[in-house]
Amino acid sequence: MSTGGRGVPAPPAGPRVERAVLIDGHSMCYRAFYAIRSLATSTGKPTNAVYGMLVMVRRLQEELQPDYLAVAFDVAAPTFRHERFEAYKRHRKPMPEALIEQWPTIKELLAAYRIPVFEQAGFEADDVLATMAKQLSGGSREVWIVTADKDILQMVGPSVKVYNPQLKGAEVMDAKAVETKFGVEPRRVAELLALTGDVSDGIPPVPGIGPKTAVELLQQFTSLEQLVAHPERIGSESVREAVRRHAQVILDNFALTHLRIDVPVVAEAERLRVQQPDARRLWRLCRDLEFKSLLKTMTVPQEGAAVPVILVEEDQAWQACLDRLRRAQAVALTPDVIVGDRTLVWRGCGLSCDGGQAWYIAASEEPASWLAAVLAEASIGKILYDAKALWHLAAQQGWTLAGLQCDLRLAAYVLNPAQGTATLNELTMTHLDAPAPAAVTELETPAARRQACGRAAALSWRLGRTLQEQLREKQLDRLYREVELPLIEVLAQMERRGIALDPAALSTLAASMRSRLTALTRQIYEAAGGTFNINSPKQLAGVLFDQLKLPVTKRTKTGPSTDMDVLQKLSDQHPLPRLLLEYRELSKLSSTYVEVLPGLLDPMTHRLHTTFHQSVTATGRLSSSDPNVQNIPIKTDLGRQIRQAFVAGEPGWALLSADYSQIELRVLAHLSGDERLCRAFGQGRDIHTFTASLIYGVEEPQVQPEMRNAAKTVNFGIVYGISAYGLAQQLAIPQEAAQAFIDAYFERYPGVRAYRDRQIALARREGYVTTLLGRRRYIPELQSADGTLRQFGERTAVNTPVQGTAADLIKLAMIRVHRALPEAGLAARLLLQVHDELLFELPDSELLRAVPVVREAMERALRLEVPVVVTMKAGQNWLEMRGLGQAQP
DNA sequence: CGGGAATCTTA
DNA sequence: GTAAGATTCCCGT
Repeated sequence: MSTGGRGVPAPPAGPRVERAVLIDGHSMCYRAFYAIRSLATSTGKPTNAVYGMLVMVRRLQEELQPDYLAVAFDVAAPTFRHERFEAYKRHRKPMPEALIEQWPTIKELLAAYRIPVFEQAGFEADDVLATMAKQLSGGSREVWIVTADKDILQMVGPSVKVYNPQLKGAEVMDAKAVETKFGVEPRRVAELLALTGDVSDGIPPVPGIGPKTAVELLQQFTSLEQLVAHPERIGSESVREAVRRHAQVILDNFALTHLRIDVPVVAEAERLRVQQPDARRLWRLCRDLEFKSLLKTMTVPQEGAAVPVILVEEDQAWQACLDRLRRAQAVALTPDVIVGDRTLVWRGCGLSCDGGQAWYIAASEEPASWLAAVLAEASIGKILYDAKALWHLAAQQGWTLAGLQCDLRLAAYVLNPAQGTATLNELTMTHLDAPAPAAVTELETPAARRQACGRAAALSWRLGRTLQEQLREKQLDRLYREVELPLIEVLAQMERRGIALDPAALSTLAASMRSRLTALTRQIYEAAGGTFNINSPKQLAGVLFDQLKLPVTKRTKTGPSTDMDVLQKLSDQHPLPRLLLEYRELSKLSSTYVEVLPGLLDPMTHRLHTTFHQSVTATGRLSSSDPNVQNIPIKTDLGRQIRQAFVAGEPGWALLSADYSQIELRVLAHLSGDERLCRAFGQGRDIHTFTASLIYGVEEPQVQPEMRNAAKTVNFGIVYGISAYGLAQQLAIPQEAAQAFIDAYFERYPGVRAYRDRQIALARREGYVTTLLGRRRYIPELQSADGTLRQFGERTAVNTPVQGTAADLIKLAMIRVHRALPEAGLAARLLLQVHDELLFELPDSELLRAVPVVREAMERALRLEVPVVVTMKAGQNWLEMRGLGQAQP
């Protein structure tokens, strides 16, 4: 290695000079901690200092190409400086908790890099560095000390330099640089700092002595002892007085700035010699710290990559596979299928019983009955990634799937819902020390594909073990086994069944909407004085605010906003905004629902088959897509018409809708235990009217509709984690007025206020909040340095338990009702879930019998401190429904 | 063609 | 102020 290749000026020519780099760990960690304001894992553990240290180590390796490397740290114990000076303690702020936490990880990082760490009780990193520099420098070795600290400059000499990494480049201080910058030679820097003070290091300045005077004094006197012993020799009267008066400060300062080179450490060069990092340890560390971009640049440790995959092709292999399966506690299966447009081809299946070896069973070789029998056998526990997908595949083949032990995707979701859906690839990367399974693509040879599929089965088996263990550790396994796993089949059946759509109803609607849109387009161009793309917010803003000079009331990130709020405000100033509002409503409804839904009908079943997602939302709710059946319009008359097209699928059948009444507020009442709120629900009151009477201070009969509406908005706001800003926005009132509403609310519902404060404190302390069933959401935002993000975290801490508990409740209800209906001998079946509503299809003749079954299953899914009330309606379609049962007028 | 932003639909 | 998904435009690849 030639020194000339280094990224810094080469030392003088001559015999090869080896370079020892000594890092001030304390200084560098502090710097990283404050430079990178926030970096944390998905569960909120701070990682900024570790990351900064990692980047620094890599950079120093690159730039300085050291032959020797070490890091020195302070030890938490008091140093000789503390013992000597009380004031020293007081100047130094305690280390932030978020930095202390990272200390062990930083040590682990250095261990992975095989960089030795030096520290000595009673001494600071500075002293350790000074001592080490003394021991290592000289001969054919130079020492570079890496720090932002000024004290250490006193060690600079012919073979000692100080390297201060800056944002861009670095400041390299040799003896000449020190003299230029400070006006004294390096060995006198400690004296200089004693005279001028060093605020960043807690060294008090000496009144009356500035940098210039200090340099002059050091030129005149050979030492500080000389200076304080003979102040009479000082020319300037004021400086003379300053030295006399503050002699003790000067000497005390010197004791602080003067570094010790007699620390009992032994920096033996060979121990410091740079080694190859422990790649595996480093990789794991980066993985656990979620340094994703860094991970991509690293090679994955190959251990565990090789999985023997046996192709089951002849009788002997069959026999071995079967034998193994009989003894297995659980089997991981990875289906190998080609999913085409409405076609599906089984190519085979990967299978593993122990995570060590795997089989690949080609469909051509496999008697279908064999795999079908394995899938149907409940006593063979299955480990799968996306069990619902396999359930659908099985159903398509006429097979059944039983004995589901673990759905890896779901397990990972329950462990950390805020992460959303994890791919098998990601799970392998995150939880196993193995490279991710290769993507199974069409381009691969059959042999490679079979290998990949088998390997995925083995990795799945290993993942099953570790994820289930983690679920138990976090006490999430009941939620997982008793709610999420049983729900899979309920959802699968809902998806497979689909919901009937009346295309005729939609085409009528479509025709009238199209003609109305054409007319509106013409009117809009007329009012605007020219044509433009109405669907382009940018072009629309140009028309409204540049051409027509209408006032801008709201901005987006990229320009003036043209949203509904804005258009409504502008609608009395110009005819265009009103036209735009109608255009927007129509084009939304038509392009999202009316024109699209008929095309999504399954040609075989003539029904609409949504996909419910069980591992997407951060709160535990379901989501729905392709199409989304959870946002079918209801709020406007026109939009509501679309619901007419959702119909009962057979003659003599009807739709039944069952709706939890005010479920989130009831959950809030239960979780908070607020006495007044609980009592109100217990007495069956209209909660918005009740709240209005409380915050306006009038009797319930005196509550006007506007008052009830405002109270309704406040009630919703509370559940969302309310802010004065948000409520003001929603109610279009000043923020002060909104704050008054909030204050009045909490005044009347003190239990709710206490609950809110409790949740926020809990989330801060534990890093997460939980629902009634223990579902956990980490809120790393609360650790952020960004105040806005932290406030978001606070709202999340309030909202998630409420929304999530309601989600827990309806999931339980779905499982119960799914079992209860057939048990009651009913053909009624669940079709859709819309967060607080379940939609069923059933024969008209069953209506009266089904209602109490559904009600019981839903209302008693969880026992709350307040009544859980379900309202039910039935009809031929999702629009025209009549109320049923006790809760209806 | 993919991704982000804006907008709008729901609970 | 919470939680989602779909459509459209528009910019970059």
